[in-house]
Amino acid sequence: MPESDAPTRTAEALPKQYRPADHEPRIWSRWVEARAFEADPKRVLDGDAPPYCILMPPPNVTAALHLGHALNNTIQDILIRAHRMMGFETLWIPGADHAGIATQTVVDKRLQAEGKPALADYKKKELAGENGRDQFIALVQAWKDEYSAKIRAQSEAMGAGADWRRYRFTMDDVCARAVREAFFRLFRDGLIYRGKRLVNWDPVTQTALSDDEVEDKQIDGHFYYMKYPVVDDAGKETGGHVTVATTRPETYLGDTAVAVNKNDPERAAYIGKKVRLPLVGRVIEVIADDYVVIPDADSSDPKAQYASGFLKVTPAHDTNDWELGQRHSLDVINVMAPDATISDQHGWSDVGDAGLFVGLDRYEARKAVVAWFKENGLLDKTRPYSHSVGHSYRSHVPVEPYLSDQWYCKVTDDKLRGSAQRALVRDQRTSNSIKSWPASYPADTGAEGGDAAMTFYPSRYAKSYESWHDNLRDWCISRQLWWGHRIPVWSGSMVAWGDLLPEFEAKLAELRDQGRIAGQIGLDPEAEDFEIDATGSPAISTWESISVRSENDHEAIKVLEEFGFTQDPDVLDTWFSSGLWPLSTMGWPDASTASSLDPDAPDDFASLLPAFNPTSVLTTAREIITLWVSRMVMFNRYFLGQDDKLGAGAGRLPYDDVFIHAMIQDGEGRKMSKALGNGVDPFDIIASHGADAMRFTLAKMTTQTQDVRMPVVHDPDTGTNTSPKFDEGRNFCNKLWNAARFTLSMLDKSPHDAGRTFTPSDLSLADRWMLSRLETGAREIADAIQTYQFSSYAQSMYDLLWRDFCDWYLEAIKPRVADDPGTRATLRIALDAILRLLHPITPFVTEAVHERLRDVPMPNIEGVGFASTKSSDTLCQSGWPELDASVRDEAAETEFERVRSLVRTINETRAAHQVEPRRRVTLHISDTLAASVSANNTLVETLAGLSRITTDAPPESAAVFTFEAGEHHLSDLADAVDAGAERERLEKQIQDLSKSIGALEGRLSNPGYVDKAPEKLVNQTREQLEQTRAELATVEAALEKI
RNA sequence: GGGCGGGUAGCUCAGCUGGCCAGAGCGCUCGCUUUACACGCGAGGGGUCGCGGGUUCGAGUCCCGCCCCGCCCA
Repeated sequence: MPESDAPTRTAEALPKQYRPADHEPRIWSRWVEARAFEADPKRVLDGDAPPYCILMPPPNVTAALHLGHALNNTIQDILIRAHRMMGFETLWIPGADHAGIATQTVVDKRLQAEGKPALADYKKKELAGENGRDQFIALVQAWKDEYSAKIRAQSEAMGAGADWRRYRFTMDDVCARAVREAFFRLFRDGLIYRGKRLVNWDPVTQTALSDDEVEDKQIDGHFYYMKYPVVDDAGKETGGHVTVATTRPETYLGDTAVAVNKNDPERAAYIGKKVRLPLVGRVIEVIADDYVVIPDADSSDPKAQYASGFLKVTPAHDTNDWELGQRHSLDVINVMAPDATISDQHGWSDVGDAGLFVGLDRYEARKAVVAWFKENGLLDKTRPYSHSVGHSYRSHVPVEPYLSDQWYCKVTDDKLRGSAQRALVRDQRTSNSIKSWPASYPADTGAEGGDAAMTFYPSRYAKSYESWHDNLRDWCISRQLWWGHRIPVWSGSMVAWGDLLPEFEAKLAELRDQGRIAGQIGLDPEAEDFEIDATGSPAISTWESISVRSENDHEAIKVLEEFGFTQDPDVLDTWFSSGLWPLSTMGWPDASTASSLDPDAPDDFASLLPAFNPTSVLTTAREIITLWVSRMVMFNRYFLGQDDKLGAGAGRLPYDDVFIHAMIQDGEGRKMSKALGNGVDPFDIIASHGADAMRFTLAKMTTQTQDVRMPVVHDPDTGTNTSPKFDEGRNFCNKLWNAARFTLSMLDKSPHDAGRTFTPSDLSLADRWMLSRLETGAREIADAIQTYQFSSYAQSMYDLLWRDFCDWYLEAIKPRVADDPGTRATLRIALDAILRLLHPITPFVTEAVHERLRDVPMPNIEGVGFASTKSSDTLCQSGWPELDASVRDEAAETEFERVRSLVRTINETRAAHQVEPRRRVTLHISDTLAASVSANNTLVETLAGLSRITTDAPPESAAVFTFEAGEHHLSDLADAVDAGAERERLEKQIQDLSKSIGALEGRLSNPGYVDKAPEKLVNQTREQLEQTRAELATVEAALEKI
């Protein structure tokens, strides 16, 4: 309710409670209309403002945003808003990620759940030539449209002030152009190659998974001990056996060797002998390899306990066996189809009598193989065994190590891995990794934006970054999916073209010379027959794979397809396009093409990279360091190095800082997930508490640790999850609202003297103290923002607003504000400064308050100013508080602190006597205290609820208390003072004081302390002891009197 | 197995380079419709700082060992 009798300009009709829903949508529109979030790269290039840029990690379009996104968005928005107010030209580019396998699976599952034709059906259609691929992609596209709209609505609701005109989707035309160019260049440079490798194969989604997409699960399985008969050179069974131990009996069909450890005394003699695979009939050799574990029943290593000493080697179906096979040049026999059924159609020709297993699923085959071995006396035994098995993170079935053609990116090349390693700032490197660098590489320049500039916050994550690179393997970038960037490679053979070949060769050579295509032959760059077109001009006729640079180069594609070359059906790993995010969002490789591909975007692509790359900071979750952070560094440095003629890999960094934020868990320390039903939906919190409350709470939780817990409670009324944590944010916003209501009503009643300039030294103690606190607070906050300590930022604001401004400053000025223009000026400016300092965390409520406060003319106080910005239409665009060091007033802080401490002591005494808050009491103080606090009598009277302060002797009924070791009294506490309560209180005080004295005496009686501790500290302890003793004496004397 | 983080009040967390009686918010207890705010105000109770050693005049803070919890990598 408005208190003033007449409605006023600023404070009218402000409700007692801040209701976010009344303001948030309206304020969002105001920002948009004010074009507050729109960045202008020209201002940076013209030198009008320094750049500050963040690229939003694009959320997956698989689902709506969760609390982790809300946290990340909040952090970025805080940084962007703060820097905008500080005078930076700020750019925050939003977007979304197509998230290949995840989205395809989500859509497939939904179709299945709805009983509609799903992926499997569209695959059949495609095989039947009915264009199933395009139909399915259209469905995924519809899903994407739905969710990206939802995600954008959520982001806006939480106040994410991004430049939405520059929104990018990792599969839109601008991004596709970047992907195409990047792929082409890496292919041309020999850093993308086709390899036959074992991949983690998901037989359900029928796609290869990266190592990061495989989750280990503990499985209760068995060790099977299978006997293979030993044969002589003529192939005749000798009657002996070797017993191999395996958890995967069905793979015996693809065995191409048995291995033993040459240091195994019992079995080394078998090396060189031959065994025959039952049914299959294949004769394989017993080879020696140190990888084989020697059996030892007493060992603590379970492998040694279970080993038989003979290892069956199946290079096509086990990663360790693959490597072993490489070492010994063993045959690789794949016995499975892509759906993990046993098959003789994918590389297995010597089936022999094992045809009975063909067509069985891998687990059926396992049973059948075990049963057959058992029936024929070749199964020695079976033992239960718990072991870890990799599972697909999408379909959750065990992955199958599977031999297939895949495309690899040679990230182990120094131009990629090395440049990423050298990007790390020197302070954060460990000596180990520095040593691992090629000696030939030039010394670090330490130049900004180049080598040795990237800094992790918190710094410990630099270590994960480093060690990941140390153990890096080439990156499998192909995925057997439909939803994604199709691999721009056409494959085929030229052998059959006979007389026509020279004609085609000439066409291809022309296209190559124009930089429109590039070709490769062979597989792995490590292999001898590998050639890329840069070196292979005489051998165009042998090209097997050709990449076309632009998707619009229909001419080149036509030439290839005339040759019978066909485009690879696979798509690129989703991280390939995410890795290009810093480039694609800024229109790389070609600004004018980007503008034509996205006519809705501002036509300034050409200025973006020069103005804003390197970006200022990448803010992300830790699980993504390896998948994403590193790849952006590699790509940015590789391609911009080429563009800037510095050499591939020597280019700029994509960002200067990397901030890794904590992960939010539920109250029990579990990940929030749909499956567990413990997730909190940001929309629900915005509805119940408001966006600001959510943001404040999230910021306050963002400490430097890895995880933070948020107790989740289910609200049966709304059916949603929430957390009591958000009440803190809501209460805080409400506190600000009410402080503002009060301030505005004060300023309405008696406006300050506009145009007058105040000097801090002329202001009252409370005013000087408040300004000094603001100066300190602003410094703490700037420091917190600089070092990404959002929790301490929020905490500082909490203390500044609630503890300092509300609890003490507003209470202190109540009686005088009407008569003191200096106080009104301070009040006006202090609230404004608090609004500005707080705005990045809680933008809506601060803007809502500012809408009213801005009507009150801004006073001048020396040393208090605001940064200049390009506009001040809204608080959002206004300048950051700039408080001169001269505003800091330590004398005022000390003096005010003394008043606070006296008031607290009086309040304690009042509370002990249950004095009604409204009752005015009389304070009797000693002459000495009176002399030193007289200047602040009114302040003490106001804050402590006193009728007067006097040096008169107190009446008998007065309550006694000590302050600075002196004895003082309160009278008029009540009609009668409870002597019992008084005695109890004093006795407790005596107890506390005696305990302190004991501790202090103990410290001082320790000769080591007196001798070795700093003299200042010892003196301090002595003084304290003296004071405490005096206080004790006072209290004891007072107790006597009762 | 390697790496990282955590174990501080009933709960969620601060506590930087070792030094005032270890703090905050929530919850709890008591008192308050005090004319900005009950989403509030005042006061209070509550902690062997995971365990065991060590360094030091002094350790929640540094060192060593161990035990739990979580994450990442193999």
